[in-house]
Amino acid sequence: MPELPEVETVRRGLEARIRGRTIDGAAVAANRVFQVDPQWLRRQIVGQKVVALDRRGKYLVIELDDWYWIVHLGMTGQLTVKPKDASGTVSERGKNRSPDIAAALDRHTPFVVCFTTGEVMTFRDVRKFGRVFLFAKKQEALTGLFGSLGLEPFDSSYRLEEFLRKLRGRKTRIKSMLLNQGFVAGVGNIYADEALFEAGLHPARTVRSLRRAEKEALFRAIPEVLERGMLYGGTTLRDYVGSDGEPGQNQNGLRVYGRDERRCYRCGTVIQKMVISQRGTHYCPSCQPRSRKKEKLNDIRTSAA
DNA sequence: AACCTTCCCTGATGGC
DNA sequence: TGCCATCAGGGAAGGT
Repeated sequence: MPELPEVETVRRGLEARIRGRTIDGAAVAANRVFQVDPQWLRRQIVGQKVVALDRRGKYLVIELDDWYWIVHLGMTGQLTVKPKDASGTVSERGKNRSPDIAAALDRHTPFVVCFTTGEVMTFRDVRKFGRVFLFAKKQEALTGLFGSLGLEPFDSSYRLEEFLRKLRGRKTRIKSMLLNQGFVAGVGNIYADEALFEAGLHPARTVRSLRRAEKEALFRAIPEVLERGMLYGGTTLRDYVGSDGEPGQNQNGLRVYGRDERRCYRCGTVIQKMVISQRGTHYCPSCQPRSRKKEKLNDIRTSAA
């Protein structure tokens, strides 16, 4: 599922492929992913240049001359760019190529865009959990969409004091907290489990049961597992692909997610699976003890090893 | 306000 | 072979 590392991988890929390019034509199909009228969106983006590519949490921001074009990949969204044809045909300026690309639309493909330089960008989303927005730059509409998002893990604003402040007074379980985008933006089910493993915390622990050192460990673990995800080009379990259409490799580096019934790489204990917030939650019962008593025993074992 | 549950959506999978 | 139930989950909406 596209979480921060997957979205960031797509962002970087798009930066290399379409930044500075001008949209020559676009084709759109009615689809619930559109949060604005798709035909209106098409009219606004054609002729616009891609000025920059940004990301906030799991949202991808394609900055055009006059618009913020925002795409959330949801569960199965794929935003890919094909380089210009080997034939090297580049459209003449002003010639709208959308009739050519309209053929690529189908019930899982809400839009296709071509650039004056010949690249073709396609958005496909089988489960339709993705979202597409278009906001005029002049308005401050981004505040509405991003206003409730939490800390950005690789921003200078990601500071321990803020992290602790957001945890203050919370009574929910730490796994649920991590899934809340208002806490740390961009963490989803996979990296939540991975971060909790890295920090040695049982996912069912309540926020208020955590001691300061444990919160600090989590604060450090989050960027660590996200960074590893990006290093391997994201995690592909089924649908995720980068902007080049290629899957990521981080699924091979996961410590607990999807590894239930298998042995922990660190201690050999069998990884368990439970459900928290209606999400599959994977953990090592030995490395991530629920009680302090077990935790102490674990510390002794670790220091003895 | 915080927290939890339900729902959306469809392909893959397993049981019979 | 085919049919049906179940599962996966990000985030909005609705309820407590």
